[in-house]
Formats: sequence, structure tokens, C-alpha cells
Amino acid sequence: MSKVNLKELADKLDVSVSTVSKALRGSYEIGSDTKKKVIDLAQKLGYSRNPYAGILRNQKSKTIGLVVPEMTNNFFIQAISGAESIAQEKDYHVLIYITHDDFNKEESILKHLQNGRVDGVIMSLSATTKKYSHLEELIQSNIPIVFFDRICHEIETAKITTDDFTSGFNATEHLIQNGCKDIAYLSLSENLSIDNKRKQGYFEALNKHDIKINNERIIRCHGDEKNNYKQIKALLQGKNRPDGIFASVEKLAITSYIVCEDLKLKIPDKVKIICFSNLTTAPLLNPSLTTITQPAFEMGKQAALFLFKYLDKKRTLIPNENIIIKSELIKRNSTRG
Amino acid sequence: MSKVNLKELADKLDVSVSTVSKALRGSYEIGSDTKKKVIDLAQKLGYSRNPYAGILRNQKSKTIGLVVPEMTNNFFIQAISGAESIAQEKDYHVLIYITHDDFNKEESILKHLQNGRVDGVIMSLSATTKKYSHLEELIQSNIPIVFFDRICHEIETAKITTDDFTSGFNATEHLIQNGCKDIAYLSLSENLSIDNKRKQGYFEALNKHDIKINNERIIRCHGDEKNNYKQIKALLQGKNRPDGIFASVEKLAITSYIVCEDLKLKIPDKVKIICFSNLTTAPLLNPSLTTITQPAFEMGKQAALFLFKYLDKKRTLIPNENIIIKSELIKRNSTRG
DNA sequence: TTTATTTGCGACAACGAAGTAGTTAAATTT
DNA sequence: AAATTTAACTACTTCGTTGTCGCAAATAAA
Repeated sequence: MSKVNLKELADKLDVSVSTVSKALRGSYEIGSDTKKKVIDLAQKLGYSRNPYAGILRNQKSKTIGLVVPEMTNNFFIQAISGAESIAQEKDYHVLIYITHDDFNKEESILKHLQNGRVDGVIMSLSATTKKYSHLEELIQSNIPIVFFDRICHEIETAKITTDDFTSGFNATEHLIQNGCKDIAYLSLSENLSIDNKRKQGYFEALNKHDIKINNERIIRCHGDEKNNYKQIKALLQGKNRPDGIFASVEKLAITSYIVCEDLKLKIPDKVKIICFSNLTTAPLLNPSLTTITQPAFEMGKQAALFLFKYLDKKRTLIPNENIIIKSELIKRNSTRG
Repeated sequence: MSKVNLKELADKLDVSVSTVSKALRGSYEIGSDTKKKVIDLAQKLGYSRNPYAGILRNQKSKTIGLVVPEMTNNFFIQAISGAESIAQEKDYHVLIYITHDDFNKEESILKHLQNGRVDGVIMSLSATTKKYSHLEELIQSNIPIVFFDRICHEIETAKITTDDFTSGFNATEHLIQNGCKDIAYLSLSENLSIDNKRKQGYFEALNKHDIKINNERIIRCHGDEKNNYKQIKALLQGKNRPDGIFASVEKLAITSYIVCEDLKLKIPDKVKIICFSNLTTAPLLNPSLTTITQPAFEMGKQAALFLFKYLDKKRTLIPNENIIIKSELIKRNSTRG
């Protein structure tokens, strides 16, 4: 820790600690020559305010917590960057916590945050989260939460999402329009509202085009990488494999690509693939991947802006609000008709 | 902030604040029945320790700062994850700061960290950093730094890198062995030791195979995306274009792919590409990308372990130490001979 | 029984900054 | 010249927690 504090400055200048403190924050109570002396010495000795003393005094940590399920997903990286950019502007610090899609970890992290380490939280739910009492407890501890992407409907606050239903619909319709008649949906978790909305969009599109819904085409990819690989392989190697895949998240599309390569299934000839993704290399894949690209950076930014809006007001209860930012369907070769 | 504190518990139980404090931390000084009463009430009222009071008292923030140039690079993401995993184990919190490869931002971030907000820093230098006084100042403020990847030789501390020289050599030799006679090196920044080492390895390999070094083949890709695109395009569209590209970082390889697509240059027939990269989609690119894959997660972990080793000892001066973790050359189609 | 020792707890002083409520002295008004 | 205001500064408390020291009562040793 840096050692020079107000008292040291005060002693050296033969003034009181209060005077130094006030001089440094430019109080009108201090004469301009004293002010100058203080500021000069502070500069010279490299004084720098101890943040924790101020936090204790003011009960504001100037820190927000970012709780995300994983970092190995471009969506979250970009969202984090978006939130971080706003935090830097507002002179806030960002603590990052990763739940690894594990409910217990999520719970323990939120419990850790209850004690005021952060002024507010921006978060995206873990895929295994079904109970929300830990979220309610946090809010009851006067720490506001703003959700983005994997939101929690049950909690009253601001929620930033993309148009999951519409995008799910569009993605599915895009496959249909390119000739798919039998489309599988790769689901990440039934616990997640975004997954359900995307699936609803998928159902709706099938309905519109008079394609019968086949529950066997809903693949629940809840497990780890290996497990997902197995499931997708099982899906694709059967005699009556689907001719289209709609992956609800990036990593499932990647796994599908790998399965197709291993099974020597040509994309898009034998099977077409579309997915929600923010992969920068999507255009460079073999074949280039058709994606629904979410406004991740913007979502992170918006989440931060909403949080700060209420932190500034010192309001802890954020009223319900659903902010929806549109995704974009980018057609590439993996769905070419 | 949560409102129940030690005093409230003490009042309710008719004991002193000290007793409550000690009971909660399981001190031997407190009788077991008192202890139980305190713990039960704390539980019931949802007491949770104010971290900042403790930090102020103990002069330990239990927080480390992670300063990285960017997040849009899988290497850093994985390294961050590695460091974060150790921090979670050690019950430390992680503050993340992004310099965006901007020296001024890096300087201002480090200045912010001088006041003891963090107990230590793990960092990777910005590409535009040439002066190191801000780093020295941080250490003089008793905040230890551990470097990883983009290290600073001028500062005495632990440094985690990969075998950049050898990997650079191997990468270049791999291109040569697959038939390349004229290899360009895409450099990120002359300020970075890793870049220079990789380049030295490149030189060495050229020497070994009696290929004359041509300074025009060192492409300084210092600018933004667009600029890099322009430079790489200029490199590849001339009549005497190189037949191999060694990109020192991931994003330059991506840009090279895009340029090749735009110029209709077949990889690897017309030009072979290899690069340092931790891209998960490298095997799925068109063509699959030969990479030198760095042990990013492990490097982050090691950096954290070294930092904690000295934080535990309360030692602020970390002696010079170079930890080198080997990278792996993964041969794929972009360099097929 | 007297003297040590242990047990169980409380009072109090940090930690560093900030701000309230004084307290002088000088400047201004009456 | 007395009364009032203002300028410039200081003392002290607070934030919540920790830990040292001290103190009494209970227990053990002499």
C-alpha cells in the first residue's frame, strides 16, 4: 500500500488533516495559497487517496460487479467490454465473476456481493439456475441488479435482451426458405428464457410453414463439450437426419461443424446450419457460418447505463423495464439453398 | 448497502462489539455458547461483513488487478480465466482493466491503482508502451506486478512468457519445410518484446536455411483494422508477393485470410499462413489455420500463482524470474505443402 | 488459604478520509 | 467603536471492523 496519507501531508505542512483534505478537494473554505501548497506537496510526494477509506465513509464503493456464465463466448466478451466502457467513463471499477454456468457458484458469488463490495450488479444467469432467492436477497441488501441476455423475469428490474423470439423465427424461416424441411433445434437449457423464446420463434416459423413440430428434433445440449458432441453426432448420423440445424448458441454450432466434418457431411448440401453467434471468424469458417448476430457490446453498454441511471439517483429498486435491441441475421454459406 | 453490522448484533445480544467480532471469526477467546448465540443471530439477521472496513483496518484489499491490452483476443480471455480461477481459489477478487493498447490509458489505470485499491497487479503491456516509469511507480507504491506474455524486461519481477523465440523459429521453419521461399513477417509492434523475439526466431530460421533477410518483408501492422488490411493487401497484391506469411498475432492472420479471399488468392496454394493464436475455430476455418497455440490459461494461472506467492509472504519486491511455458505448433491446412 | 493461571469478555485505539461544528482573527457594517 | 459578517482554519466524530490490552471471575496450583 502507498504510505503517504493526509496526516503525513498535514504534519509536513503544519496544518490540520481537515485542511489538507479540503484543500485537495478544492473546498472554498481553504485559502488559495494554502491550497496551492497542499496540492504541490501532494503532487511531490505522490499522494493518492485511499479508496477504501472513502468507501467506508461514503458507503459507496464506486464498483460494479459483472456476473457472467462464461468468458469463452464472444457474446459475453463483447458485452463485458460494453459495460466496461461505460464504467470507465463513469469512473467506476469493474469486478468480474464467472459462474461457469454453475448455480452453486452463482449463489456463492452473489452472497459474497451482498456485503456492499459492489454498488450494483450486471448479470446474465447461469444455465443451471432455477431458483431466484439469491437474486432477491441481493436486491433486499440494497444492491440493484440489471440483467442482460439471460434475464430473470421473476425479478423486477431492468432487463436488456435482444429480440429472441423474432430472431428465432427469422432464423428458422431462413432455413425453410433455403429448402429445409426438417430442422433440429439445439437447446442450451430450458431454464433460460432466451432459449425458450428462441425455441418459440422456431415453433412459430414451423407452424407458419406447415411443418409439423417433432419433439425429437429438440436436442437438449445441457452437458459438457463431449456430451454435446455425442448428442449432435447421434442426431446427424441416423438415417433420417435433419436437413437443417438451428443452434441456440455459438458453441453448439461449432460442435455441429466438427461433427459434420467427422461424419463427412457437407454443409450446406447435406445439412444447413444457422446460429446465434458473435464469432468474428464466422465469415472465415468452412463454410462461412450464417449467424444471428446480437448487439452484444450495445447490450452491455445499455445494461451499464441503466444501472448507473439508478445508482446516480441512489435508488435501489429499479422498476421493471424490458429493453430490446435487435439482432441481425447475416446470411452466409452454411445456409445456402 | 446491507445495514446490519457488528454493533447491531452486539446491542441485540447485550455483549460488546469485540465479542461479536471475535465470535464470528471463531476466536478462542469466546465461550462456545456465546459464540453460538452470536453466529445464530448473525445468520438470522443476514449479517455480512463489510469488506471495506476490514480492508481499511488490515491494509489488504484481497483484490488483484488484471491489466490487459484487449479482450477481443482469445489469448487474453483464456489468460484472464486462468488468473481468475486461482483468484477464486484464494478468495481474492479480480478487477479488470483494459488499456486498448493505449499507453495513456495504461498510465492512467496504473495511477488509479497506486492507492492500494489492489494488492497486486497482473499485466500485459500495451503495444504503444515505450516508457516504464508508471510501472516503477506502482512498485514503489508497494504494489507488486507480475507480467505475462507482453512483459517488461526493464522491471525486476516475475515474468511469464511462452518460448517466443523458439516458436518463431519453428513456425518459420515449418513454412520453409513446406516449400516457402519468401516469407513475410507481420509485426504488431516493435515495442513488444514478444514481437521482437518471435521476429528473431524468424530471422534465425531464415538464416539456417540460407534465405536472405528482406526488410521489406517485415510488415509493421501498428494501426487499426483498416490500416492493417491495407498493408497486407499491398503486400499480397504486388507481382512479387511472398509465398508465406507468419503473423505474430491472431488478428493479423484473420485479416490476411480476408485479404486472400478478396484477392482470390488460394491458401495454401498461393500463400501459406501460420500464426500465434488461441482461436477455438482455427480448425474450422477455410482452410484450417496452422497455429502456434500458447498455453494461455496456464500462463494466467502461473502469473496469479507467482503473485499470490509473494502476497502471502507480504513481500512486495518480487525477484526477477522468467517462467517459460512452451507453445505448441499445430499443423493444419493453411501451411500444407 | 493464598497465589497463579486460565477463561471469557469489554474498552478502546487504530485504519484514512470527510464533513460538521466550532474557533479564531480579520474585514466589514452599523 | 461596537456589532456583525466573513475568511480560513482546526478539532472531533463517523464509517465498520480488528486486535491489543486490560480486567474480573473462575479455576488450578502452592
